[in-house]
Amino acid sequence: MAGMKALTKATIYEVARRAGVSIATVSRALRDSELVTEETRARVRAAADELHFMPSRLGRSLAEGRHAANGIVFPDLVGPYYAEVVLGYEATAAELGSSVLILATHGRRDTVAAVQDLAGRVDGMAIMQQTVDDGVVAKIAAVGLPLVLIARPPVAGVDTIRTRNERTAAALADHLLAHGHRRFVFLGDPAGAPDVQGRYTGVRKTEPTVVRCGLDLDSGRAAAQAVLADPPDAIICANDEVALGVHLAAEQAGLSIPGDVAVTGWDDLLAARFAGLTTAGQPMRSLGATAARWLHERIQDPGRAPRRRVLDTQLVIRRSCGTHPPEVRQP
Amino acid sequence: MAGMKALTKATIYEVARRAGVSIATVSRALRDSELVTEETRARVRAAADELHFMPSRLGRSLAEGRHAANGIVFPDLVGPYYAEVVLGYEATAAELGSSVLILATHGRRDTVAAVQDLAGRVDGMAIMQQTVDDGVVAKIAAVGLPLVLIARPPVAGVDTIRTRNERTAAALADHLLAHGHRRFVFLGDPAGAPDVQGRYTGVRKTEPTVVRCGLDLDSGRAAAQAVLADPPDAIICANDEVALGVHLAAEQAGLSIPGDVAVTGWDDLLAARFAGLTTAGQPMRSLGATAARWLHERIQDPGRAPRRRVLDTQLVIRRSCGTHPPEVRQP
DNA sequence: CTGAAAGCGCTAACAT
DNA sequence: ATGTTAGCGCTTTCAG
Repeated sequence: MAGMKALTKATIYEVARRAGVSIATVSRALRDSELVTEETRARVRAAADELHFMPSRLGRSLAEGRHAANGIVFPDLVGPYYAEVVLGYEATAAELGSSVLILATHGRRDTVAAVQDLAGRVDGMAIMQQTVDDGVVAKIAAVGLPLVLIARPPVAGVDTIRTRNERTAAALADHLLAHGHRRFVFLGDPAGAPDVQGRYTGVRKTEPTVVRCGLDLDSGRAAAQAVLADPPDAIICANDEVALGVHLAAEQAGLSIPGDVAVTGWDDLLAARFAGLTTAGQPMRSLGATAARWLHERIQDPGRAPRRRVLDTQLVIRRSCGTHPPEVRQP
Repeated sequence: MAGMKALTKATIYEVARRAGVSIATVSRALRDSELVTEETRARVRAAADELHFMPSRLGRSLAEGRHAANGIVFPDLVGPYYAEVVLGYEATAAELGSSVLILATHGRRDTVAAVQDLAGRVDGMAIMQQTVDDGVVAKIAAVGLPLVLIARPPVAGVDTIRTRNERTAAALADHLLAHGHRRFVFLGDPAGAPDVQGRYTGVRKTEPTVVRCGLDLDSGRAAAQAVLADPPDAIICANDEVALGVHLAAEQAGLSIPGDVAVTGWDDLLAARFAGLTTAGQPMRSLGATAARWLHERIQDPGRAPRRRVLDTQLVIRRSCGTHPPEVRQP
């Protein structure tokens, strides 16, 4: 029996006393400094183990003047899209030695307060989409907190990384027109998320009727029910979830896709593949990873010039956009 | 012109000087203490704004003796499963006033160190599945750090929350047997994740041939290619991703589901719906939410008795398990 | 209602 | 190689 288990967290002082050394030595020994004898290190380690010592990151961070943690703010985690971005971010941040704090703003009343609290806990943060408005972004940037924006219009002096919407959407429009479709509906809100704006702009040449709807499956399904009463040739959806909702509504209405109506989405979710949905793939993982890397670089060198990048997206043609001759690939 | 913008982070001292008060008053004013005149509060607020003051959570946490942050450790974020759990966790934690730190262990070499670092940053943490072994869990629990285990066998004295696998899997087995299937293959690793173990145990009555494979789409597809050379009546997959991989392999092999072979999954991912996959739904969101709530309660009252709970899962019968008479529901 | 001062747990000079 | 000591930024008695 080596005594009772510690019921309270031990500090570096207890360890020092137990090992018969100073706190400085404990600090050094535990962080593998070269300035400690192997023998001392062993004694310190033993003492630390016996006391179940677990250093507090608070003390360390305060002393070092850095959190060794980054944050990421996103609207929500529903839908694989955000999860992928966050994962890419986490993986890269971890590799670069930072913990990551997440903040989902969806359904939160006090977003601004939450974001500011987060700002006080990290060395830098990534902000996705319109989770906070430009004023807040500017304010945070003004204190000198490194920032990187994801899928959001640039703000002066702040790094921004996005994916290509407009050009790929235009290619999608061309493809649909080539199918012979003429009457189009755009399902989504062109005045909403910037990504959606870009997609809308890209397909504008099809002169679609706009039907506003949210970006989730149920919104898509509900909106589709009305649209399908008098089906257009093709329904261009703001994202895959909406398009999948349309699938569900079409099925219920006894309409076949693409026989009675063509449908397209955006994101190339896993489900899109099984629904045979024509869509556009985004490099979501890279989006997060790049954000984490840029943030790291900016933290290292706050003075560097702001960067902007647009990652490429790719059209994925499946069967929902119309019948293809057999030689066309249908992955 | 009110002077140059602060290029460096302001501290409470600068604010105090500027407002002509003490740091104690600044602290009180900014946190809406009752002990401050409205007039003083206004002066402090103004000074803070002018300096772009953003309080450091480090100082506060150190002084208060709490992080106001919780952690969650999970293997990965691929597949909607983990994302949903994390989202449920974050939402509830935020509601209860805690920030959340995430740690994905997948592909990390120094998992133990990462988890211990995390332990030093939070008031408590949730640990999913076998991300760290029991020894580490016990060690962390020993320091008195509140813990809750998710989808993992209980450890003495630690709260645990899981979902029902065995019983629902048994029901699935019954359903498959009722279809008349006789030759079964189980695709997954019964010696792997505890969840998979439970599912295997539940379907054991079908006397399946076990074919080990990972839990992702590609593993499932690869494993299926071999299995489909001589198709059994039904392939019971450890999760939906594997099952979807089987779908892909079957399609490529020119086999129809369920005509040539029946297939089942587990998780009821969005894609499962569109693939017509028979599966079992898990309350992933609740899993995370409950973990966050329990953690909060344990932090409040470290002495309370450990709890265990098993959340229910539900069979979702679709068409992949075999042809049903029309009156059977096929959602 | 406000201020002075003592920490919170740790790191990093600076001594020795 | 090890110890002393001064902070890091904030909250919180304790006085006034």
